[in-house]
Amino acid sequence: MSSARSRILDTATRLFYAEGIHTVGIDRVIAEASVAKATFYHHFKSKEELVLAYLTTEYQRQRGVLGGVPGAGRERISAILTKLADLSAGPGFRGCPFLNAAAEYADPEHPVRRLVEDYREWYRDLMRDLLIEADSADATQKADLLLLVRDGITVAGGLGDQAAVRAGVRTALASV
Amino acid sequence: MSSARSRILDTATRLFYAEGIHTVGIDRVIAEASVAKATFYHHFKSKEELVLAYLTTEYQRQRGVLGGVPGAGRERISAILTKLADLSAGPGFRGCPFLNAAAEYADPEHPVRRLVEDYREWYRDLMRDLLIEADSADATQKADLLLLVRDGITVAGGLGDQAAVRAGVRTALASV
DNA sequence: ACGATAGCAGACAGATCTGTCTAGTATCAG
DNA sequence: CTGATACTAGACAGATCTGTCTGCTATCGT
Repeated sequence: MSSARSRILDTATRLFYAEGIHTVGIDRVIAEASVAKATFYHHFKSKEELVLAYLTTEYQRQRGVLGGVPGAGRERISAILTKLADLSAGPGFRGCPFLNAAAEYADPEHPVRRLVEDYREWYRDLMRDLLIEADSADATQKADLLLLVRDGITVAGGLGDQAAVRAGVRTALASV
Repeated sequence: MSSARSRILDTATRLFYAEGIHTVGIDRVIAEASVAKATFYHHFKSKEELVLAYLTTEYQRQRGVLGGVPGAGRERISAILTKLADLSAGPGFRGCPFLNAAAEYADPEHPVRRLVEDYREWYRDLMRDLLIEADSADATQKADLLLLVRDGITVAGGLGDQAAVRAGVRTALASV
């Protein structure tokens, strides 16, 4: 992996997440990544390709983080929820990058939105599998709930509302 | 209320909600509202003032819609959740305008973010009052949960995920 | 009658955004 | 050595964005 490319992607990840995608221009990414403009366009066809690269790596990273949480069945669900709550209380937390991106891309057919869809489906499936593993009744419906609570935790956490985050975790844990 | 002003505000509301705030330019609002540029700047000092007018009227409208739901105590909470679920299944639904706006305004001190805060606090207080009215134990914590579920319902609804919306309503109703 | 207000059309300035292009340097594989 | 690749700096084009300004018309309260 080229050093310039990863510097661009790291900078874009930091800026897009912290400030939003449409508000951050290519020039800004280029300047803060300390690369030449031609170098940027050598590695990425367009800004949109950079946005997709940002969300794709974020997709893989998040799957790594939550997929790496140890345990099985209910215990693993519990650990994942705790992890989520911890992250959402962290200093730089500004909500779920996918939900934030979805708010900026209104067209449901847009590749960005498809990635958001993919991530949520991955999470829902993970929850359902863990529920089935725990011999839970109504695993499908409970997985839907756990997905909605995940959405809520990231939203509330991004807005600095830790009370709502705690309430979400509590209810989710009680309901599985 | 001047006709041009309300035409501007109606157009801005439609476009900002459907396509996002940063992606819609002033020129577009002006063109679709069929007003002159000078007329726009006669009524609004800047785009930001228009954005705040959009969210402020939306704030009042939403309070009117949910505040107008009849009933008391648990029944009223139930009716409000049903209303929310119905709205989120509607054709033009693209999530909560406040949460969408918050995703575009990263600075928590920004007036837009303060409005989002206000709306969520209003909703949380409404829920807490209704819970107290229903002699619910832990009204405060349950109100936090109902707020988080509201966030989740609007997010899931905006993404077209009706299964999650239904799961959220179900759980919220069961938990109060 | 007259001044204030609201409205129109559209040019303009200045900034900013994406993307292209020129021109040159450094590295490295064959 | 040579050619391909990665990189640098920065000018440039073309679009778009916000906001100002000029000039004109219509309405309405006093």
